[in-house]
Amino acid sequence: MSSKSRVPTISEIAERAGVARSSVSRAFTRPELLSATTVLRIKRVAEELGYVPNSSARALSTGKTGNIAFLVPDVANPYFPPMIRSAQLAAENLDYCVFLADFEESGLKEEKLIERFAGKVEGVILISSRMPEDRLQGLVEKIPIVLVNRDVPGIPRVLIDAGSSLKQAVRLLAHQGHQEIAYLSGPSVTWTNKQRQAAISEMTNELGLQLVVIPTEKPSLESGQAVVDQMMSSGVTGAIAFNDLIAHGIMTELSSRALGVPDSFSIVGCDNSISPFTNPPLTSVSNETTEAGKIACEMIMGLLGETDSKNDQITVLKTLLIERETIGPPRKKIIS
Amino acid sequence: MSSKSRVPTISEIAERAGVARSSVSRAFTRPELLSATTVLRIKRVAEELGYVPNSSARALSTGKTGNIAFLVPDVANPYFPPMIRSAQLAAENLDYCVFLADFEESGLKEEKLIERFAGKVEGVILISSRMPEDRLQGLVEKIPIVLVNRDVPGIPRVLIDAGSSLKQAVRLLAHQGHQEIAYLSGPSVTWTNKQRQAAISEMTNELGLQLVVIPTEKPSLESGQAVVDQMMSSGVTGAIAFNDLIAHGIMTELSSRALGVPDSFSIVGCDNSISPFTNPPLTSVSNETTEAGKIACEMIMGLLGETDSKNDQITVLKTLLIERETIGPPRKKIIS
DNA sequence: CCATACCCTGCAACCGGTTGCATGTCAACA
DNA sequence: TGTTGACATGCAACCGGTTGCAGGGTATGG
Repeated sequence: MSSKSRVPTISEIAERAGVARSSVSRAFTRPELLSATTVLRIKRVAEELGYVPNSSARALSTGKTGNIAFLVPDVANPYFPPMIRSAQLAAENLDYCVFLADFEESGLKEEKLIERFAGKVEGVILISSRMPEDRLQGLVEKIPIVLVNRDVPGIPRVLIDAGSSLKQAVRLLAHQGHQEIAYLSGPSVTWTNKQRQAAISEMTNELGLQLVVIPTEKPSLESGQAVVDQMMSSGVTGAIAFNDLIAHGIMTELSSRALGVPDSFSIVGCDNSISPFTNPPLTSVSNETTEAGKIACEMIMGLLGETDSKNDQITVLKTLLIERETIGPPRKKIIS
Repeated sequence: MSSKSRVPTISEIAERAGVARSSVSRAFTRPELLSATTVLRIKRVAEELGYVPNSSARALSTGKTGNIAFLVPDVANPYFPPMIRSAQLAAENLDYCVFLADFEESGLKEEKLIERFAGKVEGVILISSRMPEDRLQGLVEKIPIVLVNRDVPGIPRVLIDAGSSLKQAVRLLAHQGHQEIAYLSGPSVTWTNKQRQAAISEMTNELGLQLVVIPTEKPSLESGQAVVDQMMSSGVTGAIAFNDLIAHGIMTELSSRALGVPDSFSIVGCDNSISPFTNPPLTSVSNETTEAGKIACEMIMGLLGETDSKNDQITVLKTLLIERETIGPPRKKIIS
């Protein structure tokens, strides 16, 4: 970097200020150990020379990097950015910097990334982790971990429980007269999907509805569009989708076949990400992702302080069904 | 971290393998300097003991952290995530890790963040920077910087030029018969806003249309809703918004007043972020944010290699007007 | 059989902070 | 006036790698 001006080190500051290197160090980290005048003098010289402490050196001797990592399955999925944002803000308030990485819905990639971050960070927040449980268990021995939307005993975690809201959605559909509904499932390995499916299944059983589970390839718009054929031929009159993206894919495809929502078909999304924007506005489950990010961040910070914490704390966040305009009575079947 | 298993250092590996510390180091960084058998032996021992090189130590002696920072005005704004994603992926392929931070549309915060990252990263990518030009000029002396959507001579930058597409939008509105249109402007200090406004203004002049510029507080949904009164009372029959969020805010507010789009009002968004999802689907300008992120990342990597590069490279990306369903003929004014 | 060169490995200094311990100073108190 | 202790500062080791240089060993050529 020939063009970049070199930053001075404590040695230079020490020399210029006529003190020992250790005093310079202390002026910044533990000023109460020095006389006020000395601190002032050192800080003045430092300011003058544009001194910035070298964080690698500091990290090396203290063992603390002041960084954490935040891993998500897909940055571009609108579900995650608010969570990323709140976690990052929370970290920043505690003088931590956050690495962000996208593991592209792959447990393998996720593991590789964690390995790469090991040593650079003090802890890792995993969102909707795809890693097998035993790998996670192994990992947690090596580095502090907090999970979001993944339920592994022994690892601190924050869970967003959409179950009760989804049950309410099922009730709503039943109330409108639907007898057979579909669940467009998400990534099958995820806790989120299992939990959502279980809740829906439980409620359809209770109410005596028929439930058809239709898997999607990815929780994306395109995957939603792709399963419409299968869904319609299954004979259902309404559906609940794993997330808003899938639900919207279905709405798009339905509309291109001149099938209106909710007149011809009822649909419910989940996550409340793009649902206020869809046409018509999608009934969806709102969850406190912002809160979840913040809590996850606070949890990991808690872990860093304690030498040996009870590692089984768990926070469950509630959700809310936002009723908009995509639920109506079932259409009379024309072809039985 | 009493519960965390300590990671071994090169010294321990060296001892176990019966070689010098330097050989262990070389086995990982420059294996061609050692005999194949020695490398193998060292790597076996390292594997056995679960050795992971300490990146702080490495960074300290080499001066390279292997990190870059990515600063955005608002993570939750759907415009940015695709860009973040592509940049992060590109960085990862080059074995770099990326810090993400949100400067909340504030130039001051932006500057503070850069300061915090200084020393932790080798370079910084600033998206839609709000910092004054002279501060940027000063900064670039200290650390490699790449700008996205900000045009400062002497600093490498990638610009997304929505101008031609917005001019086309104006033409479209004129063609439908609109005489007076509004531009709902974005953050006034941003290059993006200036550039968009200039293009629109130029074209309205050329076509003899009346242009009303209405500032918004933030490029958000709420700000869009907030300016509808002002906009409607200005007498315009159509509008172009700084981004999709503002446009959608307006659509929402309009619809709550029983004013339909495009029957009662025509509107065009920008960024193509949520426009496919709106009701009705919003005509908007699509820009290659994904490409921009990737290019910015490659640019910064280029900067790191060279000792003294020509620091004035500039990449301009083109955009496309996506016509959907929010432009129609102007409504006849009932009250003049 | 000796000189030359090359290959492999070790030694030790260095990167830039942090921190336990020792030393020196000075005020307070007996 | 001597003792004690608090306070301020310096010394030097340490964190865990990297790297220039030197030296030993072996192969090659004369």
